[in-house]
Amino acid sequence: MRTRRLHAVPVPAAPAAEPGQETTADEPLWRHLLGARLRRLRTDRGQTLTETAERAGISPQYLSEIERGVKEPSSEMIAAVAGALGVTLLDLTVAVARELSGLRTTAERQLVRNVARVLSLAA
Amino acid sequence: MRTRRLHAVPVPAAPAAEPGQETTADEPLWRHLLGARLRRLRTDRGQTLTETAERAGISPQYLSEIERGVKEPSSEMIAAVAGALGVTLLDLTVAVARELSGLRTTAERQLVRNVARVLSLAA
DNA sequence: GGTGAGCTTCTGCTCTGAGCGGAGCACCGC
DNA sequence: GCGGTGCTCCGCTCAGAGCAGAAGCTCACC
Repeated sequence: MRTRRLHAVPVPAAPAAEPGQETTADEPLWRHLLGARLRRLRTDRGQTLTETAERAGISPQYLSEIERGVKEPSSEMIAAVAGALGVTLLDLTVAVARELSGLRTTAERQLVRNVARVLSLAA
Repeated sequence: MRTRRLHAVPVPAAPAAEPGQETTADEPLWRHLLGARLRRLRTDRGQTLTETAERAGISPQYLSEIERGVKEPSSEMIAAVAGALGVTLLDLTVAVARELSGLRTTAERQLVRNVARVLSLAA
């Protein structure tokens, strides 16, 4: 797990967002989404950590860490693992975007339900 | 610029790609595409490196490096800079996917033109 | 021409964390 | 019980993340 850095990342100040543009501060992190996608692809293909890691030229331990979002892979590593799984960076970014899009839609539905619930209690 | 690692990333062996699934070995790297997108967003908003970096809680020098794809930002850094620019990870991954999609389409068009040229020379 | 301001990039440094080898753990079949 | 397989834990080395100071670049003003 990533430990706290000496130079910790502070919460950014409220950005001068353009009108109509919303900021979301509670998205999952890139490495978690990416890792989950990579593991899904691998297991769907019935491959072991060892097989895929060998193809990518990395250790199975490290691939496990990447998939679990424990380690931050470099861009070259992402490309190597993608290559080993027979996918592209385009495939991965599309999949992550879809995942995030689904999460946002789910969150919005929950919000609407919660607001309706609060309004019915106030009535 | 990233120097060569002690544990260099070897070219992965040919993956057991599923039929119909293509492998592309010449895509740009994630950090280059991401960085370009972040710079585009920042300059479109008329913000300086210093302003955005302050909002994100990082140094202007480092933001410059991220934008130029010289350094590999962690997932938290990506989130911090996105927040400072008033965008989300979803926005970024969608933009990167679109960029890659456009590159692939352009490459395919070039390939078709080149094949046609070779055929006309052979005739 | 020179000067100053603002912005970005270069350089060199510290120390964090990427990447990995050995070991541990869980599960399965014999 | 055993051995085999697949994955995770643990501790380590050193590559590179992140940054401060300096340098480079552009523009406006005198």
